[in-house]
Amino acid sequence: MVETLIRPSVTSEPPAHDRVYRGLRVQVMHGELTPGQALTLRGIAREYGVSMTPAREALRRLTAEGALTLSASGRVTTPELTNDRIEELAQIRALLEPELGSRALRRAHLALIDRMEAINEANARAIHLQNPVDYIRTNLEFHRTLYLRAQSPAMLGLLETVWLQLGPTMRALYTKLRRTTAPPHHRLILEALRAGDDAALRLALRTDVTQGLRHLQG
Amino acid sequence: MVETLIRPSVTSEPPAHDRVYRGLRVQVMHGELTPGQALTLRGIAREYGVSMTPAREALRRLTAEGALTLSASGRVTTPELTNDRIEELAQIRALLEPELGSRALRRAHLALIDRMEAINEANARAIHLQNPVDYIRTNLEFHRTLYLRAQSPAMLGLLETVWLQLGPTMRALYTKLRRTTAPPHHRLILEALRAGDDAALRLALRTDVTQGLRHLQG
DNA sequence: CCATGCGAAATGTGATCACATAATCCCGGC
DNA sequence: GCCGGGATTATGTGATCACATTTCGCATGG
Repeated sequence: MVETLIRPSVTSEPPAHDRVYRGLRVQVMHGELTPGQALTLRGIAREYGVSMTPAREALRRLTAEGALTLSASGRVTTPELTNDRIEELAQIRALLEPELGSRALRRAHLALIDRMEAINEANARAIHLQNPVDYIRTNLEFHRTLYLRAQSPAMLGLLETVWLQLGPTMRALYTKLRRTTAPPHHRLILEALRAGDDAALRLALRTDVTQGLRHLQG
Repeated sequence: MVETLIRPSVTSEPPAHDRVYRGLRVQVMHGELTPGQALTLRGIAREYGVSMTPAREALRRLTAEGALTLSASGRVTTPELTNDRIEELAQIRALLEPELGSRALRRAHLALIDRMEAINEANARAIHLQNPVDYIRTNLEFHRTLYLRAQSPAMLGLLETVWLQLGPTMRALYTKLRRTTAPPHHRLILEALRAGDDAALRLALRTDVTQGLRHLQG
């Protein structure tokens, strides 16, 4: 009852369930949550200062996207992916990302490449500072910046759910291959973009995607 | 403790929100709902004999999968797809389905092909009877039966959300091209399966997928 | 005849509660 | 020391309610 007084309804703010959803989404996608980590309705609700209802909606939405897994008893945890599933998701990335890159290539201009270059440097810095979350974030941002130019919202949306599903294990991947230099294929991607070479771009994207994830198998 | 592991849940039924979700899901995927149709929380709740809470969860889940669209005011309707979006979704199908078919090919056996043949005949009957819902249902079942053999749950799951997004417009597509005979490529798919010809199967699947949807563009 | 404004009905959102079940803890027995 | 079982706590589920906002119907005025 008191809480209803606090609401500043003058400014149209997004609904509470959406705020919770977005907050959890970036945490999952950036690997801030350990695989197998349990999330409770009341815990989320308390953390975001809301009741159980919007928390439940956010969790339901995230589980629908595969970002979280639902146990038989209704408990929600961040997924622990098997190698088979990781390989599947990598394959999906390898199918979608070259297509998105190719579509973006036709619309790419110099400012876009510059922006990607800047993001790539931030990515290199994250590696130098051994910051897994920043590494994952900038890496995804590098790819997303390109794909946004593809003007293919359905394909990008689907790809983002794949990224979401990989999120929690991304961090484990990062620590496992102990990067000390920037992903080598990012440079190839940029070169293909500058040259306007569709085939080279598709290949660079495919290898960048599969290479990083295949190391997790061993 | 042992008893709890066995989970003799003969009496325990699936949660209400899941029942609602599944019911609406098949309606959407089979094209039983026309594009732009509005769904209300209280309407769904009354229809399934539950309260608003599980109805909300089901709708939230379906919108997260792209099966339903959310207006700015929170209203939920079945999506009205633009031609661009349809083409995108067709392209995704064209990428995923040949891959799934190829994976299934290695595991395919005669009983599977027989089953697909039977489904295809049911599909032909639905066309003869001018029954759009049965046509869509059997058509999807034909493909799903094959892809289940691929043992690639992540890829199949993603594909099913694409089918979901196309659901409502599938019916419009059906009435537009006024089929009188079974899809010609289903036969090519079956032949490629019998021959164990991977390249032919990939091509047959790709054309089956794109051909049907490309007619909607005109 | 059409636009407009107002009031009523409908609708989504979020909080709270009761309940059943699952997970956890703790203690006694072997 | 370890295992098992019962009590206790934690958790998800679903119903109900209040409230703000949107939507719709309808009458009024141009």
